[in-house]
Amino acid sequence: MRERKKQATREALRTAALRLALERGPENVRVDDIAEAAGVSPRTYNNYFSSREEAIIAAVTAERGSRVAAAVAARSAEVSLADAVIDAVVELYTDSGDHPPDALLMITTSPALRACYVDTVTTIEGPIAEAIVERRPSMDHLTAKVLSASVGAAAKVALRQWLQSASVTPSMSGFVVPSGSLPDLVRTTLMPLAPALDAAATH
Amino acid sequence: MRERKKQATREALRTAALRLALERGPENVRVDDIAEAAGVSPRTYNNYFSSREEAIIAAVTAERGSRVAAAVAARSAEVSLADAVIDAVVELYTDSGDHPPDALLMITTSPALRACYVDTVTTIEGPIAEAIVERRPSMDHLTAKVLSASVGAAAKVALRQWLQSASVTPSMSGFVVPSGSLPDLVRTTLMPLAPALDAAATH
DNA sequence: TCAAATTTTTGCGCGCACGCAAGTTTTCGT
DNA sequence: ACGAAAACTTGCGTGCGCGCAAAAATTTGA
Repeated sequence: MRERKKQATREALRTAALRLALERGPENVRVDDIAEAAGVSPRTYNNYFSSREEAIIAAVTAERGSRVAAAVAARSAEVSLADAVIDAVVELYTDSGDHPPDALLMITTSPALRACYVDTVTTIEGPIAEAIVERRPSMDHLTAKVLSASVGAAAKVALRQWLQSASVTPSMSGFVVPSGSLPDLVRTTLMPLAPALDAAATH
Repeated sequence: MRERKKQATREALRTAALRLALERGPENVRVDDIAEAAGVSPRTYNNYFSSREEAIIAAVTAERGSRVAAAVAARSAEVSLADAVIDAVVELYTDSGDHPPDALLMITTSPALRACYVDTVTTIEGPIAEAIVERRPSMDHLTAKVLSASVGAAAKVALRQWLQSASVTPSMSGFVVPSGSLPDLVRTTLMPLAPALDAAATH
């Protein structure tokens, strides 16, 4: 019940941050503005988010953790661990959720938001680790952490590559990326980890 | 040649930071102190390091990148890619370099330094990626990045585990870690990635 | 219901990170 | 050797992150 209120203010801060950022542009939003819009003190903002960008990003990536966890769990026990995890992560990046479509554009435009967005991938590692041990209870917890951390790292590589190739968009470039599709890129970066996932799963 | 001077001040800042931190304790060192000790303006400090802890950590981890790269390259072409990379990274953490022995203790003691120390693992990822493509020129660069990022992620897991188990040192604990040896722990966390490394190496 | 205990919010203060626009040094072309 | 160009340093100003301790709100126990 106390927890209710905390999640409420958290959500209030997130949505206020995103709204203001979309209205005025990310550069023209101070944390005082966000705090005021959410009806809390500026100091309280930093009890919930440890940087100015974090709230904005959180508005977009809030339930990432639970979504991957669910996506992994949803995969039939027949498919390999690698396929389950990889497909789940790819799925995460296929549908952009129910957010204002210009939000993503704003993130890719602002360097600070880009950086924060990439860092936020870490969020999914814990849930993935849990989902893995749930699938393979016999697996060492430390190994599960390593695998999920590797998945997160691979996803970060994909994200960075995509963001960079997106920033060099117009006309020519070194065409580093064969495909402009983020989900495809994510799948590509996750593929090399499949042997590790499967090997760990089969003993 | 101009580059000489830059590296000189960089080194001056690093060593000054480490010395002061060891003398007074990390909490009692302001960046102004470090800058003054190195004979530059406080503003210049932030042209070289983007946080107060970074310089201290850099004093200990300065040539990590070149060291792993060399260690990987030193492995005979006969041994598998996985063995080469894993052994190289483990070697990185076996000898602590020629630093004051109390430096590591200070790092493990201060939370801020711990965090920064873990983050610094990222430093080795670029060099490892290059070392990998040098070994397997036919390998896709993106795959190399993914693998090196995974190696970095695994090393971070090891480091976090080690630091945490070290902070709960005295008497009983949930004995999360079987071995108190960091190199052994690193090897343990890297093992699960071996299949991925080898699979990528053999196309 | 009321008071003690726990948790959360808030104000305050300090130091830090960094953009910006000079000022200073180094490099280079002729 | 000299002046233009590029690179590095510095001072300044602003906003931010967070430790700390007091105040406010919430939960708990009787």
